[in-house]
Amino acid sequence: MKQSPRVLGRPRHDGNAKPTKDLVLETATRLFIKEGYKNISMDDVAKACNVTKATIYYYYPTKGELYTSALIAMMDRIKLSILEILEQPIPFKERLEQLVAVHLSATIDIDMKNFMKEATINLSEPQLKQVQASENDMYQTIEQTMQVEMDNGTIRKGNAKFFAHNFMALMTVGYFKDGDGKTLLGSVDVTAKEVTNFFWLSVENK
Amino acid sequence: MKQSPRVLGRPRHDGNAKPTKDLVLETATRLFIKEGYKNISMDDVAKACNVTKATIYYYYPTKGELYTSALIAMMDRIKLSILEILEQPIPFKERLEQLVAVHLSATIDIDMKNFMKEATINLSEPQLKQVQASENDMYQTIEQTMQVEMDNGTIRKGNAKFFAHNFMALMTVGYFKDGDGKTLLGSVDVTAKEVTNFFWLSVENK
Amino acid sequence: MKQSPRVLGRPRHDGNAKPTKDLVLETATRLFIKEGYKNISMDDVAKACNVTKATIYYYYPTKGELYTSALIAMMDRIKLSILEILEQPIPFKERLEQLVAVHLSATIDIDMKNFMKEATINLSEPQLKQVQASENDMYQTIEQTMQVEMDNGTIRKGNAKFFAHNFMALMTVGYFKDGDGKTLLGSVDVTAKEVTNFFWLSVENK
Amino acid sequence: MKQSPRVLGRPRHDGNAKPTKDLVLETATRLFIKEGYKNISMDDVAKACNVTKATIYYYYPTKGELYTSALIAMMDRIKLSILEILEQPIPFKERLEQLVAVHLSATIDIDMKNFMKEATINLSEPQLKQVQASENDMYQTIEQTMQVEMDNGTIRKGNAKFFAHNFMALMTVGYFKDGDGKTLLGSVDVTAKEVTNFFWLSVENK
DNA sequence: AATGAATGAGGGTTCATTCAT
DNA sequence: CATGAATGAACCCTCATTCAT
Repeated sequence: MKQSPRVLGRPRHDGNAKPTKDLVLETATRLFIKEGYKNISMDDVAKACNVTKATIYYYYPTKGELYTSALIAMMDRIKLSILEILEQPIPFKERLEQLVAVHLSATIDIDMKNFMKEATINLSEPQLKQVQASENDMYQTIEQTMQVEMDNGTIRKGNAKFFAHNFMALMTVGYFKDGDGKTLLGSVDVTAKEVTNFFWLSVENK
Repeated sequence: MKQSPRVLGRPRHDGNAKPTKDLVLETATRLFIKEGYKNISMDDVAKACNVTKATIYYYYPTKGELYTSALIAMMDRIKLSILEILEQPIPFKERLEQLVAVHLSATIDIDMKNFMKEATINLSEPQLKQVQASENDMYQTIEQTMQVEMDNGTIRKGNAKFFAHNFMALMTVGYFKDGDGKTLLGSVDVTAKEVTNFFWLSVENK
Repeated sequence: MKQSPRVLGRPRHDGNAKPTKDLVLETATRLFIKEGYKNISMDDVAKACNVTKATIYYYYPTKGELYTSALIAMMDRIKLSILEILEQPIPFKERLEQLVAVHLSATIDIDMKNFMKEATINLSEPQLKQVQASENDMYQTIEQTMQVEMDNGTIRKGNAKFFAHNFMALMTVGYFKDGDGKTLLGSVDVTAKEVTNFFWLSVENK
Repeated sequence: MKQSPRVLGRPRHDGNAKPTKDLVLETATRLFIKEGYKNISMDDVAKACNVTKATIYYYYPTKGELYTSALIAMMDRIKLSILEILEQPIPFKERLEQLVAVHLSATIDIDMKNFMKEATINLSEPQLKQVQASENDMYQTIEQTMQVEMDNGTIRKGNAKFFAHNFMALMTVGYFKDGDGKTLLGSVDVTAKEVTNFFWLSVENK
């Protein structure tokens, strides 16, 4: 309850400390990703940030708003990391492989479907729209690259958005763990190779 | 609001009515699938069954137990429906196509990953183990058929479990709806064909 | 929940089995003594008797009635055991010592005050009256013997009821256990001797 | 029924009002002493304090914790009041008499045995340990004085802790009320004298 | 004589949110 | 900018009691 009583008033700004608003967003994002919307309370976020609940509300007017911001921030970061990888001047297949490897390494299991489901249930219409736009952006990043490679002739012609979703879906298989905590294919590198290969067999231009 | 006030005590038994325990399980399964564990309260289940919360507890000692039973029942039903389809004496690819079509038609979006995540967070160790066993059973049903078709030479040699998971993952793409509620590929039939085809290109024995 | 489904209808009466009504009363008494009124539910009693709750209600119309009967039965038994001991043709002090020893040996800590408090709070007026009458009966048994011994000149003249209560109060000290579960004076026999002696010093006719 | 609807948020601070946390503890102590753990709900405490249940939980994380705090606070107060009386420079017997008188005047029937029983049944291990420590402290206060008076030769040599418990036990007899609400010996003063005298006859150094 | 099924009224606890300071 | 104190609604679960069979 009553932990380390903080002093009243504005705390002196610790030069290299993150602004509170960012700290809250990052912490919330991490927690929401791990446990989902309903399993994380505003108190949980506050405790993890070592601030009070009221502080959270100072920056984010409702839990829904915080979740919305968290999802958008997350998707934005993912989009950027995808872009960075896809822009490299190496063969497409290798880039895809890297994409899988990087995401599987990030320990946290990014489950888009789940986030969107929780958003649909718990957010307001406008909030949901924002999140959907972000999700769309993210997928488009891959989609556009798919399109480019189709035009290149690297992969066969097809529905680029469908390809993008399929790729992401196959990637989630890499996250799977059975009752004993074992993944399907072992190491991240092997998994990345196998997943990419499976995808590649479907899309390559023979 | 106050709907059909029920009397205390044992109700006169309506011969052709479903046993309450089954009604509860079916209703709970439906609700949990749609909204998830935390978003559905025991009261929600009770109201949907038109009984009181106490009745639910008469049959299922805790919410976790109800969720466990619901998941297991669901996975069991899915497993049976999969089996039924896969046992037909028609070409493997056609059977897969049917599998996709049937599941996409079931309106409810079966999201295994999400169920397992909620189970991990909210269930007790023994409950979780039960659910995991059920999930495993379900995947094995597909896996075994994959294995048979590999041995047949219908599809290329590979990790059957990996193939099974990939197939299910690709199937979920069919569920995807964008902000306007549109699926990626239109009608269920077209989607089923495209999804199966995408999978097939990866696994066929060329 | 669903344990060993019993057959419907009246069970054949197992010759040497206790009538259910008695079984219920004895079980309830034991449970109420150990854990108190509020900590024991009708379900607890039913389970401990291996019958259903409805059976309990068949014999005892309310929980209060069951508690009332249980307390009265207990006090009656105690009264009889007291009588038996006090009627022996041995010196009074030795009889008192036996009284303490016998009750301390009964493992269960008979806490009259507590029973009466719970009765006051939870029982109806008429039920409470019954219990109080029983308690009074019990004390009177000791009181009367005290009176006889006063008239005999074995103990000093005084308020016999007060003496009786004091004796019972001192007896409860023998039950005391500290945080490590140790009694104040060690073995039951030593305790019985010391307690009686303490009482005796106050009442003996010098 | 609906009394003074309170507003949300932090209330304007009424300078001379008791801090809520203290109010809660005092109220809870009073209620628990009168009716016991299970007979008092968190709602009862809240209503008696004219705050909501959530406020109680703001200060005390569980009912068990509140009970623990209440018992400890009570025993502490009793210990202090005992100390104050026993430290006076008047004959020991008179101090004991005052002790009885003061406690019998306090209307509330302090029943240690009962509190400890409820604690044993309802509290967690660590909570129980705390309460037991407090109880021990309280008894030690009397015990130490007994020891001093033994060394003084005022009372006979014996087990000081046993004496202390006997004294407290005899004190409880003063609380006894029969079915008609009458005490055994009439006025508080007479009772105090008689009880002390009974004890004294056992312990005086002749 | 005994059961199985159901209820309504709480009881403990959590949580998003509010607001004076 | 941030806090501490408080609320009301909801949530999971328990329990005494009822009644058709």
